[in-house]
Amino acid sequence: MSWHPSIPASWRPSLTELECPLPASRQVFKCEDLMEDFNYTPSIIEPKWQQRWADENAFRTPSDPEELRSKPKYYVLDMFPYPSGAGLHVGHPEGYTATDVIARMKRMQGFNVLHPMGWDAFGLPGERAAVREGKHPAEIMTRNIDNFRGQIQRLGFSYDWEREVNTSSVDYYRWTQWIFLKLYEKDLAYMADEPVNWCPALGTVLANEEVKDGKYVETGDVVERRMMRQWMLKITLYAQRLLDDLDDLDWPESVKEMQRNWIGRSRGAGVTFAIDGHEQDFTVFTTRPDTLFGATYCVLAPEHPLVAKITTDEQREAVENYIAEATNKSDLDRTDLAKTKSGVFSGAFALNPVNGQRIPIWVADYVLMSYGTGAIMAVPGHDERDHEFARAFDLPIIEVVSGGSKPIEEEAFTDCNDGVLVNSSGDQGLDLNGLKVPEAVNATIAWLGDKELGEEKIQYRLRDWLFSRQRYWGEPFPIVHTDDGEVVPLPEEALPIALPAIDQYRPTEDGRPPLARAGDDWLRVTLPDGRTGTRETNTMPQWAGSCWYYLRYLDPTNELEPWSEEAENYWMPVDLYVGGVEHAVLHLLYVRFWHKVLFDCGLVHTKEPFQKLFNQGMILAYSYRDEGGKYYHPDEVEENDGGHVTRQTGIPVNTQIEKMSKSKLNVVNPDDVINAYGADAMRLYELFMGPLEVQKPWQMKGVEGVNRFLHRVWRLVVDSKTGELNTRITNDPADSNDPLNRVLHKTIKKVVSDTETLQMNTAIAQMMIFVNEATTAETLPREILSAFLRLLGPYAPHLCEELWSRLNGEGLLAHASWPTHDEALCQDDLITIVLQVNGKRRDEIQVPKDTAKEDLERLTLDSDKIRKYMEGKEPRRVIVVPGRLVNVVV
RNA sequence: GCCGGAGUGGCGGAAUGGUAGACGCCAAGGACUUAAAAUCCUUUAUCCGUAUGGGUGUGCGGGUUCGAUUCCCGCCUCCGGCACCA
Repeated sequence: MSWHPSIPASWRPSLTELECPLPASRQVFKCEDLMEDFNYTPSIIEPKWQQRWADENAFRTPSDPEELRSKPKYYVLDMFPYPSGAGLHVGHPEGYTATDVIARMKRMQGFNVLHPMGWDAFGLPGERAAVREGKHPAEIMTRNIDNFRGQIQRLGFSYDWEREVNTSSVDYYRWTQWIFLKLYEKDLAYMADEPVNWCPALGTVLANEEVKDGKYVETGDVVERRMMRQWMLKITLYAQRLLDDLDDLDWPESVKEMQRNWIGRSRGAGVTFAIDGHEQDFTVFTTRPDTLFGATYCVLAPEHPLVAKITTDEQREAVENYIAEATNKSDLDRTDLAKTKSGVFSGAFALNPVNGQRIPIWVADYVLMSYGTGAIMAVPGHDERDHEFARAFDLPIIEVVSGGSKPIEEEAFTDCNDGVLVNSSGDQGLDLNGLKVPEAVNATIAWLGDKELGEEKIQYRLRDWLFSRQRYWGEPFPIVHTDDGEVVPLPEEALPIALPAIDQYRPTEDGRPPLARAGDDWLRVTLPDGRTGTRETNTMPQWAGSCWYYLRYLDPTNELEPWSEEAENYWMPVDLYVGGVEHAVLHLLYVRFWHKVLFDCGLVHTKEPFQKLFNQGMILAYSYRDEGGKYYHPDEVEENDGGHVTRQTGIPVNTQIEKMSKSKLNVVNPDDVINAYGADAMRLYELFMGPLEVQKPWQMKGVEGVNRFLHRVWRLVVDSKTGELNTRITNDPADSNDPLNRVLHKTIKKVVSDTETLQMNTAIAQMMIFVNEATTAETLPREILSAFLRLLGPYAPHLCEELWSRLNGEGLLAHASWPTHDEALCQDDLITIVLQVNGKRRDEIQVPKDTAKEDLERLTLDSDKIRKYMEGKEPRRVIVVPGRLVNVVV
């Protein structure tokens, strides 16, 4: 184990602590082994209070109907982790600490609080670890979960562990299968031959959302296109609702915007083009129907079914070669923007519906089969891509919207607000000349409708969700393929379909998914109607389990239904959902889709699952790298004349702030921090670092700062020489003239409002101000300390429970009532008024808080300094801001 | 390229139209100590000045206002997302 150089040796844990294999909550400390003193010792009090909370079941969520009715509810949820082998990093507890503070405060404020934790335990990494270690994925996950749970429990979070869920347990995934049956019943799940993202390295297909730049986003493995028969979910049917309902959510604007972009709604028109000399026609989608007079050619995607039919004999060879070339290209090549446009003429001509003009039909891979109709009308004058293509192949460019800054041959004019239509009338009766673009769009759509040549069309970028994977470690589908060729859902009574034991987790030699290895005992099924068939061998993607876990927490042990109606009615929606921004699109879009389906089934009563969403920012760390790019562990580096050098060899190293990673040697392990400073310091620092939502670097020195603060809090209550209560503590009631009492009430006010809005860094700063004040106060009324401990309790629960019990005796602080502030005590009697001349601060005066405006004005003009700066001039205007300042304008 | 977000001391950050730099870190000085750690106290944006004091200062340039870190316009830089989506 290595230590950050800033951790003093005296704070590093003893060997016995480190070697103890049990989680901290189970560790037994022998007091006589430890130095006899009365200082704050987190290693003793933290396990002690964790044990007390567990013994008393302090954070059990009420489920008795009577108890539920008696109080309002608050559901605060963390994005549950994927329990990886690497264990917790300091980024996890950041969000967990914030939600725990909220949960503890709400509980003390008299809410019934649901604050659960669980595990997103299906998925690829577990399966790969299983292959690597020759163990069952369930065994790997159990081990990882135990590790995660132990680490999380050391931080003293107030989760109700009786409600823990695990997506890979049969009790859980039987209901994931059950929800799939609902999707199937509603005709939202279907099998289709689709061009899918096949990842050869992983041996599975991936959803569109999991692929970026032709690579799997998680591993960077290259993905290729393949036609395969796969399960799809009709998320596109919900596109508009997924878009509309974003408006009412209290979510970060950036996340809403990312979802809107992903759904990608465009309004435009479908326009039908006849093909010269053919019976058939084709439809294009365009957002700019106003530019129809500028269409000088059309383009079909290479995969478009019409290509083979319309290609002329002269062009056939060239077209076939081009298609073969395009098909072989990876998505990475096809979407590479740097490459020049390619394409080939099909030999056929389309007829422009607005003027009957013959325009050539080209085949080019810059048109994608997967968007719109796979065919476009090309308007090189007003679309950059068409412009580039027209220039490359010498096709005509016509200006139909005037207003561009350069000649149309040089640059496409794409602005669609101020341009005015020109060259846009034809013998078919449409005349757009003189109209602005938006008017022209509407006029064209209306005209196309009249002539039955087209209509308004809303197009979404969102595509149906590819929902099957060729993996072992996922939910089996409750589906049978009968021998007579039908796809049949199994009845509810057949659930759960448990994963069979198999000997290897690879696909079979002939390329079928791993479940095909299960053997006929599992694979072959006789249906109630007597027909026989084979089970579906694909499994569901990892996203499935996380699409409804927040509902299972409501009623986690229900064996008859996924959740009860009463529980759903009481607890939903989730009041606060906290997690990383990396889930802004995938997880959050999928969950919202499932929730809406469940809503349509009458199984949930809210349109949206998560009323308020908060993304915590990533925690970064300093890393040290020499000229040659070699990284050094912070332990090996020391400061030198403002720079950093290696401790041993004195090589200068550059300091940078980066994402934590093993290869950069800058990972901070939460266990090390807890061992050195305790869980309360860890919790407090995670929140004190800065605003919760921003990226910020971990600085071990900052932990020392909050650690010092906690020691000061301890000494307010405990005399560290005797172990008795601080002799300054009195039983006198809090006096309204006591300045400390005023600071307390200001602190209560600020802690409440800042905690509600998750501005916990400033809440902690205010509590530090209180402690600074209390440290120098002559007397410490018990009543004031008691209120302060309740404020700090949600942030540093172990320390505060200990001090609470010493100060007040019986009863848990976690169950104490929340203090309220007296507004009158938050206002100072004497306030400072700043005096300005022409907006510059020149003097200040102390006045009673309710001094009248006129008096303030008079006092200002009487001030020597102010008179000096007025230079004998008459005041032109005097602005008085009550309680703040007076500004004299001369 | 498009869409979001951000730019404040040596560092993390505070202030959302009204005293810029709360709180913490670092640093310096002092008290306590045989000594060190811990603790406590003081100083700590910057420039001129011994000082009273004064000037400058929230990425850059402009604007609105009695008053702008905060609002508006233009630019620069960084971070995140999307990207041949017709």
